[in-house]
Amino acid sequence: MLDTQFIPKDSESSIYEFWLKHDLFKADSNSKAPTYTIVFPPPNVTGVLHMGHALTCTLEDILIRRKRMQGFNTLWLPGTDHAGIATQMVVERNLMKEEKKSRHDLGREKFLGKVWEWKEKSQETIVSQMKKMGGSFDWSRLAFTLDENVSLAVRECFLRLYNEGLIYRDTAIIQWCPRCHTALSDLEVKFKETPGKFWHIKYRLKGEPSKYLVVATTRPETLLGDTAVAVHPEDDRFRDFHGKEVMVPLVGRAIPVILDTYVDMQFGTVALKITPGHDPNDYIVGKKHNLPIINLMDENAVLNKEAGAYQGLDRQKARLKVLEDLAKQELLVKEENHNHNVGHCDRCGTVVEPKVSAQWFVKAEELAKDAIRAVESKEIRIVPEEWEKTYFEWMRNIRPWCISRQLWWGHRIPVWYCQQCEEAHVGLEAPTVCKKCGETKLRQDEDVLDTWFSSGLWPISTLGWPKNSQDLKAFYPTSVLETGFDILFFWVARMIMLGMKMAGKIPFHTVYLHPMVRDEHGQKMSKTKGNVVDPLEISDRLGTDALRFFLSWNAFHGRDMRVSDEGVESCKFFVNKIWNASRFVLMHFGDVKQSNVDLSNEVNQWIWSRLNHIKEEVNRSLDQYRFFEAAQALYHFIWSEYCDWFIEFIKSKDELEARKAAKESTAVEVLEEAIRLLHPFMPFVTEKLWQEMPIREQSKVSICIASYPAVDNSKKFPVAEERLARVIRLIEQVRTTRGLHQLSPATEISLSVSSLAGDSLLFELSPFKELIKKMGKLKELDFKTQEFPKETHLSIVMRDLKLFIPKSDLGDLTKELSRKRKELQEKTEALRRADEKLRNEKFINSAPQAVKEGVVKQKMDLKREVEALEQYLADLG
RNA sequence: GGGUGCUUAGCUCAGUUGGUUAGAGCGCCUCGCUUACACCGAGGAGGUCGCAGGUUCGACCCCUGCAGCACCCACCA
Repeated sequence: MLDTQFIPKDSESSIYEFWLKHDLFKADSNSKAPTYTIVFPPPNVTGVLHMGHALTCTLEDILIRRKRMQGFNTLWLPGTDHAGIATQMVVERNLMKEEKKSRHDLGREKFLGKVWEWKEKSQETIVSQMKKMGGSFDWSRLAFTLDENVSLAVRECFLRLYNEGLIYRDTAIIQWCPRCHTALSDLEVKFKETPGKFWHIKYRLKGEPSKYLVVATTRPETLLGDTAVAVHPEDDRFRDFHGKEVMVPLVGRAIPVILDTYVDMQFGTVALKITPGHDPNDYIVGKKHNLPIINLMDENAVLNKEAGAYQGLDRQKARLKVLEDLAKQELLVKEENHNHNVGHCDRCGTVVEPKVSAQWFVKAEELAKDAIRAVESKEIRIVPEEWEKTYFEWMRNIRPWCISRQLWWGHRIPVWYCQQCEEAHVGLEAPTVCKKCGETKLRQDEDVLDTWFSSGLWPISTLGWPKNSQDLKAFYPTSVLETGFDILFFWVARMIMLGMKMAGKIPFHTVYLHPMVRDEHGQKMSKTKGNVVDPLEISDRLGTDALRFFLSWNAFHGRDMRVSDEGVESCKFFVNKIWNASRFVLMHFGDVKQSNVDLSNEVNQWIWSRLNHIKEEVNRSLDQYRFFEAAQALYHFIWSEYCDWFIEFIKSKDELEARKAAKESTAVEVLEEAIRLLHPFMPFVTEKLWQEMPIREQSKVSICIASYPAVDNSKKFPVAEERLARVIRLIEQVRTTRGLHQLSPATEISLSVSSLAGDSLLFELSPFKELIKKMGKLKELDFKTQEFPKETHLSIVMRDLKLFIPKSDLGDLTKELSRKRKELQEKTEALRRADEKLRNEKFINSAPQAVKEGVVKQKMDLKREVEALEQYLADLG
């Protein structure tokens, strides 16, 4: 016997233990069964899981559990990501807080020890959270992006790309974070519109100080690094300056005036200062004109000795000082307000500084070609499809990917330089001797690789690549990659590029991009806003099943989804509903242990038929990643059709006793199937209930491996569905009428039903007489072809039936009268439209037969209803 | 500047190739503690589908324009 309530907190962990004990989630690389594989997007080992992870856990678990139940050899591979900058930052911050030390105080070795400690702790937390979410992961394959094999895969990949010339070292202008002390890729810089100033500054002509150019800039401090001033070659205003030199203000250095069409003749002062060391565009112009590059700042973005008198000032202070000095020398013409986009470090928010330095790059445009084709040809399908456009847009304009980072935490770049001759050696292991000069002293590149470089290899590295492992053979390409659209470029695109290049095959057939989780007001969740909803806290309070059901219910194909307490709570009520329905069934049919279905009974036919529809819908929806549709279908079937109608149908004393006596099993079996259908969504409560079901696949130890319900053609009964639909409408009509007359549900009334479409209808209804009587709370019920006078009876027309209720059973009729008048108006209008349509020649010629028939039928129904209503109103009025 | 979405009930959203009277959940209102469930049951109100045109026998759906919102990409100094 079930407890009166399901208490998630008390049951979930023991159910999970039960699954682990029976080793139900382990994939078998030698199995003959078809495989279904999902690689879990590895969470960063920076802390705890948030709602986005909970969503990923839920949706992927739904896919995996269903496939497992369908007999697939499923692999759901869990793992965590070392997350270079992010993790290093967290540990550095902690170190500063707790020991007041920087990472340099500890040194590389010791600091990395600290990070590993942190990683162990964080991974443990994350794993326990993934378990709490009910995730059916294959824990025997738990991976980490710095695992030995992953690391080997990274070096192998680097080597191969290097040998093909797709990885190269170059001195270029890159985005530098002065806080993180590292280069960043373009994707890691977020541009934000920032209010700023536009300063107009005089650059005097060399030798003729009375003549000058005015240059506008938002960053006056960089003028210290100017190596030219550019004007448009066709701009007549500056003819006098062509081929001359101007003096850089404050430093008195002469720089050339160059001509370049890059200058926009409509913008600013139309003379442009060129600072190749600190502006990406200036860098390009500088290269073109062979200008020298002046690097003004150190790694902290503090001005260096190149800045002369300004050495030692940071960017901000230098700007103020420069402006002050310019003003003193009357070189500042004016300043105006100007909003412009300023790049910020994605991780720490610091304003980035363009900086010229030697870095490693991937020729992404080469790798992108195949990756684009794979999506174009639909070999990889992106769901929802709209994202394909975004993918193409980015991929077709992809630029070199800067992969070196000046960090400590990550994959060391597998390049060794000769101490003697600086020759670079790229390889899987450290070389012992320089191949060029024979020197034995070599040092490894100090830098590490961008985290996303190793993440990009994740689907292959976790399966054993570069070794030709059994896992790789069995599970690659994987089936689905499910993640948020925010990392489409960061991660998904790179996996496609690297997976195809390294393994020669696409990494997954489908990319499903889920919406972003927002708070209940649609705001992004953030710690500073304090609107973060913690999935574990919700799960503790309302249950994992409720949270999971809520998340799948809300996984629309839109861009945002909102999480609210109320929403999850209503899902908790649904869990409770199923629990109680099961209690009811077990209470009465707990001893029905054999399948014994009476299919001569139309109520049984109806519920079986409805169940088939739901099976079809759930399976179809999940095939299309329409989680919300599947969840809604199940909710509606279980709550409305099974609980509100089926259980109520069989609840009458005689019916219930008869069913119990005959050990009729429909109630049990339909419920058991519904529970299996629901299992991927709500794993815990369904396991608990399934174990209690008297009829189930006894050979299976858990619902996790019971079969997933599929459509059963022997249990489709369209006729019964139609009849029961009519019965339900009839009962609803009675209840509505009672409600409109403000009668209490307990007030019994009498009803006489006559047919507007022949006696056969009444004949069909007659088996349900007792049912209708009971559910409609009727004291009398007749099926007769008979009219009652308006003085004594209220008549209600519903399609092909006409109902008569004695006025003496009802109270006030005025409301009913006005309602009927309104109804008549509406129906007359609808009838007129239908009529018009049927007379339209073009409609007759071009509309499909089914539509025409539908309209004819509608017209006839309406006509009958309108006539009956008219008569009723005429009688009354 | 370029791109991509969105605008349907008070709120959050469905609405599959144009076709009978546009749906769901939540919220709200009324009535009911009927022995599975008050974490419940029964009923109800509520929408000129952002605006303006167009195509069509027929438009929430297709086309054009407009308005508003969101996001992504892009370093015009």
